[in-house]
Order: sequence, then C-alpha cells, then structure tokens
Amino acid sequence: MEYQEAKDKFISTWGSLGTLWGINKAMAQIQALLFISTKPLTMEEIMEDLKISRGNTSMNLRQLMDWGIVTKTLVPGERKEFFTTEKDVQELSRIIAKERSRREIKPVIKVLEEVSSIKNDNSEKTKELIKQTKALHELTETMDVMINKLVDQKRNWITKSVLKLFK
Amino acid sequence: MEYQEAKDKFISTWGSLGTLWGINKAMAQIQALLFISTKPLTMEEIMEDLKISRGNTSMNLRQLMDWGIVTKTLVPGERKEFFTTEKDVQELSRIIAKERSRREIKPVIKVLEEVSSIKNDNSEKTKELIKQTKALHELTETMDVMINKLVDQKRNWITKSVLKLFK
DNA sequence: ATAAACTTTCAATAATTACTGAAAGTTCGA
DNA sequence: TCGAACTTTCAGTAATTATTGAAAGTTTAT
Repeated sequence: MEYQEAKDKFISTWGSLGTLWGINKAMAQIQALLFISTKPLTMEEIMEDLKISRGNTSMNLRQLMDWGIVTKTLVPGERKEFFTTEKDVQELSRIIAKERSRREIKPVIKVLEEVSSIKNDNSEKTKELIKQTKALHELTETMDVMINKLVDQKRNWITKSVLKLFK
Repeated sequence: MEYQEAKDKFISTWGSLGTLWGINKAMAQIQALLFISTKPLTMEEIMEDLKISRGNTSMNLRQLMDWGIVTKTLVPGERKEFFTTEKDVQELSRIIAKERSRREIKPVIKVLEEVSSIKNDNSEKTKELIKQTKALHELTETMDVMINKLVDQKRNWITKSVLKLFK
C-alpha cells in the first residue's frame, strides 16, 4: 500500500467512524487530515485535499475548535489562518471523553434523575418505572464518575488503568 | 410529574440518545418501552404505544434481537409473539459493550493496523502517517482489551472496577 | 479610508437515513 | 390442505442531516 492509498483509507475510515459517534463525516475527516499532517494547514489546503466546500470547512473547523481538538496557529508573516490538531493520542482521548461526558452523559443523568423521582402511587407500572430508571441512573452516574476519574489521571492514564485493573 | 409524562420523557430521551450512539430512534424507543414494561409486549402493543408502523416495529425488533438485547417470549396459549428486553442494567451494558467492540472497534483496529504498516519510504509525511496511526492503533487496542476484560467480570463489574481503580 | 485577502453565515439543495403500508411470506390449528 | 392470524419484506415517500456557494462580514496593510 502506497502513501496516498493509506492516507485516503485512514481519512475515510475515521470519517465514517465519526458518523457513528455523533460527529459528522467532514468534521472527523478534517481532524484525521490534520492528525497525520506534518505541518499546520490552511482552510484552502483542507478544502482542496478533502474536496469539500469553503463553508463546510469553516463550520466544521469551528466545531472542532469548540470541542477543543483543533486550534488556530498563527504562522509568522502569513495572513491566513493555520490549523492544527492535538497530536498526542492520550490527550486527544481525554478531551473527547470529557466532552462526551459533558454533552451527552450529563444531560441523560439529569433526565433519569427526574424520571426516577416521580411520586410513587404504588401501582405496578409506576414501581417498575421507578425501579428501572433508578438502576439506570446509578449505572450511568457510576460510569460517568469512572470516566472522569480515569481521564483526570493525565499522563499515561490508559496504561495505568489497565495495570490497576489486572494486577 | 405523573406516570405518563415520566414514561414519555424517558422513552424520548432514550430515543434521542440512541441516535447519538449509532442506533436509530425507533430501536432505542422500543427497548426503552420494554425496559419499563411490567410484562412482555406484542408487536401490536408496541406499535400502538410508540405510534410507529408495523414494518418499522418488525425491523427494529429484529435488530434488537440481533444485538441480543431483546428476546422473543412465548406466552402459553397465545398465538402472537411477545417480546422482552434484558432487565438487568449491568447485563445490558455488558451486552452493549461487547457488541460495540465487535461491530465498531474491531474493524477500526484492523484498518489502523493495515495503514500503519505501509512501507516506510523515509519521507516526512510517510513517517508521520505511520507514527500517528501506530499510536492510534495501540490506544484503540488497549481500550478494546480493557473494555472486554472489564465486561467479562460479569457480576457487579462496574462497582468492582471502580473500587480497583481508586483504592 | 480603501481595497485586497481572507472567513463566516445561511438559504437553497443534495444526500442520507428512517418510516410507511400493502403485498408476500410464514405458521398453526382444524 | 386450507385459511386465519400473524410477521416480514421492500418500493415508495417522508424526515432529517449535511453540503454548497455566493453574499455579507472581518481584518490588515497601505
């Protein structure tokens, strides 16, 4: 496999994975492109490489910056803006985990909390609703805490965690 | 909040969460409905409660069965098929984690492996591609192993894991 | 203050994905 | 073996989501 083929394969796989994870294709592809680039890229270069429009590139770069995954870099003597992504995979996964916790898990926990604390009228169905949503609430909260603790360990958190779990 | 309101809220939240996790709304809603139901439900009851068509119900029930989350139950003396979902949240999360590993993570690992083992021609960009996809490959594999090990611990795996991590 | 160089916004449109409903298929009891 | 009761399939359609591209906005150098 040659460079170009490998690059395309990586970018498109990452792109379709993105869809599956709640971020759109273009966004994931831009991140992938920056991730394997040897230097900061301009919007022009990105749209050309991925064959996507200016508007699309602009919007998705913004989203990536909102996530904290991509940053603007100023290159001395250059008028245009350059973009880079976090290159360290562990740091990258920490940022993603944190964001997903904040954006997706936390709101669900809130709803589960509300639903599981409705007035118990002692009917079968109310009891079941309370019981099941309570269980889900506890589980979700535990997992969220776990993720956040793990992720706060910074350096080598994944390796460390694995060691702890299986020694 | 009354029963009906709580139920609707739970089902619709679960539904939109589903979208975010790569399963569709109807599928997630059917699972949610079964999850808080006090008894097995027929297709008829499901379509009526969620206001979705017969075809949609049928297809999504099938998918849920493929995931191993929902099972057909035969109720003695009844011609129709009844459906139930796994009611234990820990077991449910184990099934989901396993399936996601198999369906999503494993294929990505494979691609990363391929891409990261292209011939190194010693150009900057090839070196960068190899380096970055290798890092991603290692990370993904470690996480996948971690998830699978965790999940194989069966009983109370989540609580146990948390204890191990923070003692 | 102006204009060139660049970025953002957003209405229109395209692409994707989900849903319907009726026809075809299956199962079961008599 | 037949037909009623039920389930599945799938072409057509609806709903949702992503993308384009051109106009409006911004920044910077002179």
